Amino acid sequence: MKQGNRHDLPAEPDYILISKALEVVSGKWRLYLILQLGEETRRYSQLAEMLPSISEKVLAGELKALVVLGVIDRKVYAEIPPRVEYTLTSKGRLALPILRLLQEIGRIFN
Amino acid sequence: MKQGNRHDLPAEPDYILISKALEVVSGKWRLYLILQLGEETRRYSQLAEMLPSISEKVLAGELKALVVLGVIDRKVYAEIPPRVEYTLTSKGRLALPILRLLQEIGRIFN
DNA sequence: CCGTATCCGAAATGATACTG
DNA sequence: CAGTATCATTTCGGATACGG
Repeated sequence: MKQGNRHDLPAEPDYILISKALEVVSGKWRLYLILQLGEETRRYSQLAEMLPSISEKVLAGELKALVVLGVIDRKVYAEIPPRVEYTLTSKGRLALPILRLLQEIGRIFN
Repeated sequence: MKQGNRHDLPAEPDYILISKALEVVSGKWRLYLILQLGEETRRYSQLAEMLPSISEKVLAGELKALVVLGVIDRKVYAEIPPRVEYTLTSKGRLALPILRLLQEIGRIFN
C-alpha cells in the first residue's frame, strides 16, 4: 500500500489558476496598462495618453475589468470637471513584480 | 539645463516586449500546454489527452505557433505509424520558471 | 498516428458620435 | 473630464470531415 504520498503530484498545472492569471494579463492592452500604472496614481486622461492607440471603449472596458478583478482601484472625485483616479490595489501591488518578470519572457523570445 | 540623463525613463514598459510575451502565453491553451509539457518529452497524442477539451485544429495550431516562437521543438520520426515528439527548447526551459510563477497571479486573484 | 481544410458562431477590438 | 452607445470589422475557438 501507499505510504507517505508527499510529492506524489509533480506540481501539475491547475487550469483554474491559469485561467484566472490569464484574465489579469490577457487582452492586447491589459498587461501594458498595469505595468504603465505601476505604483503610481493616474487619472483616466493620463492613462489614455500613455496608450496612444487604444480606443476609448476599450480603455474604459479594460479599466472596468481590472477593477472587478481586484487589480486596480477607481476613485471618483465629485468635482467639476470630474476627476477619476486609478491605483493598484494591494493585491495588484503584490502581483506587480511577477508581471514585470513577464517582460523578460518577451526578451527571451525576441 | 539637463545633464546626465541616465535613468530618465523610469523603466517604461516596452510594448514590443510585452506583445511578444503575450504571444507566448495567450490563447486559452498555450500557457497550459507549456506548463503541462514542462521538462518532459511528449507525443502529440499524449498532449491531446492532457488537454481533454481542446479541438484538434487548435492543438495543432498552438503547437505550430509555439514551434515558430521558439518555445518548443518538434521532432518527427519516420516510422509507421508516425511518431511526433515535442520538447521545450532551451529558451523554453529558460522561460519555464517565470511561467510557473504566473500561476501565483491566479492564486492572488482567486 | 498526426495532423489539415472548411465552415461557423462567439468574442475581442476598433471608429466614431454622443452624454452626465 | 470621463466615460457610454452603436455599429463594423477582425480574430479566435470549436465541430467535423478528410488526408499523408
